[in-house]
Amino acid sequence: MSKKVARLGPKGLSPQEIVAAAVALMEEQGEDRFSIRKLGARIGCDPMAVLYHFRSKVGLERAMADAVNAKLRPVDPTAHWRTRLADLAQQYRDLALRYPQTFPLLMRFWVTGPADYRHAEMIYQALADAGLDDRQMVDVCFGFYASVLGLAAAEVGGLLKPATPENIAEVKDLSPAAFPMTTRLIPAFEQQEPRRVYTQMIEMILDGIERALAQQKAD
Amino acid sequence: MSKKVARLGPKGLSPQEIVAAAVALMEEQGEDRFSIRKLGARIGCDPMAVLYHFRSKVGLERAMADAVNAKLRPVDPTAHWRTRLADLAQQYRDLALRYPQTFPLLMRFWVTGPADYRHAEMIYQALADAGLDDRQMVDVCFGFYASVLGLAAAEVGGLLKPATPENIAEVKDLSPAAFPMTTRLIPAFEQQEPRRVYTQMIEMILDGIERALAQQKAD
DNA sequence: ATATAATCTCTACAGTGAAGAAATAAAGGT
DNA sequence: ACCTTTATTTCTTCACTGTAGAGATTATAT
Repeated sequence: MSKKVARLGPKGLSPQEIVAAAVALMEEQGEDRFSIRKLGARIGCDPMAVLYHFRSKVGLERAMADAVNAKLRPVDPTAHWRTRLADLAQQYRDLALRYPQTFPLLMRFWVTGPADYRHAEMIYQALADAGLDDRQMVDVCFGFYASVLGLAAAEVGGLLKPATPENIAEVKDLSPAAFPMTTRLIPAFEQQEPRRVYTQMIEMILDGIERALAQQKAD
Repeated sequence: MSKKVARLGPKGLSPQEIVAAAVALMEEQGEDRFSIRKLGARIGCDPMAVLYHFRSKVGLERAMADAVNAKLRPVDPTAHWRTRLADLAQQYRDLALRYPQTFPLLMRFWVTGPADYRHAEMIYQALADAGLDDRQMVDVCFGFYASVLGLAAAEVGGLLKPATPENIAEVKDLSPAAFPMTTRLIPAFEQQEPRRVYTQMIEMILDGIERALAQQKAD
């Protein structure tokens, strides 16, 4: 087994630059208009060259997910564990809003590469400082991560946005007898604010963690 | 504008049957091997016939997502609100495990169709019984839904599974100085149980909701 | 029976990811 | 200097994709 030594070829294509261009293209075109051929044209090389570096389109997508993931910055380790986790959650939200087309890739692969270990370590640190035991730390870390990604994906998917007039019209067509709550909540639908929904839910999850702590101490 | 009256054509293709076949095919082949042509071959009609019924592949996928979503059964309205929400969450988990290939479509469209209104109404009912005010009900409903889908997607994505020997080897290669927690938690990684992670996280979220209630009453 | 509208099929097209062979260029040893 | 080895990049080709557009077919209502 010979080690493949990274080396710049005649075109000087570095995987990182390819990935950066790929993410940019993905954001411009959206997932189903993104193609390796267009990417090749964009960076001025044969499409097969990029496939050489990533073995397959899926391989490239993995790398793209990791590249986006790696943009998270470390949280302040001296801050309270709650604010650290809240900060992380907000960063994921920002990431999703900044790379709406690429972000869903994070949920296609879930664990994308080396960057993930850094983030997980931060979460573990926070949960350890909170006082969770080892098993709970792992459980909560993965659960927290999955929930946060779900929320962020919902945000870019438009679920958290205030209801459109069409939505409202649709809800008004529902039978009030069968949907008493839904019809009653119409005014609230119009006043939704994505950021508020997101933040409140994160706070609730953090509250849940705190409660688990209290119960643990009671034992 | 003339209304299009549903009617059975010569082939007797009903949209529902097409969707059912599509979901089955998706589960067999996976997302990237799924194609309209294969679906046409499967149900014995020209591929264009299915496109006629759904206008585009995306239209079909929407319908598939809604069909899977519609498989949720109503929760017992006499049960405690917490058990109702926990029941719903478990149903989403079961759904994801039963239709692992199709489930991600729910997060591609987020709101899929009429079935969603029924589920949302159940959540609103539960949250109303819990005692949340209108604005919080809407916020928490969407937040809860997004978190649950995130958790369920993580489950089918393999994030919640116990670490494989390869994972462990990878973690052992990390520097213990830079990753003290991650390396220390190796034994816990091996003992992960998807169901436990999922359930515990749901309980924590429900705890968070309860805490919001308590705070609300204190005002 | 005829008009009308809903269903379904056929053909054609532009575009896709990838396998495989060939070309090109860099690095290292002699 | 040359040559070998290995890493890049290109080219050709293939099977396959979604869908636009035109036409054929069939059911229903008048």
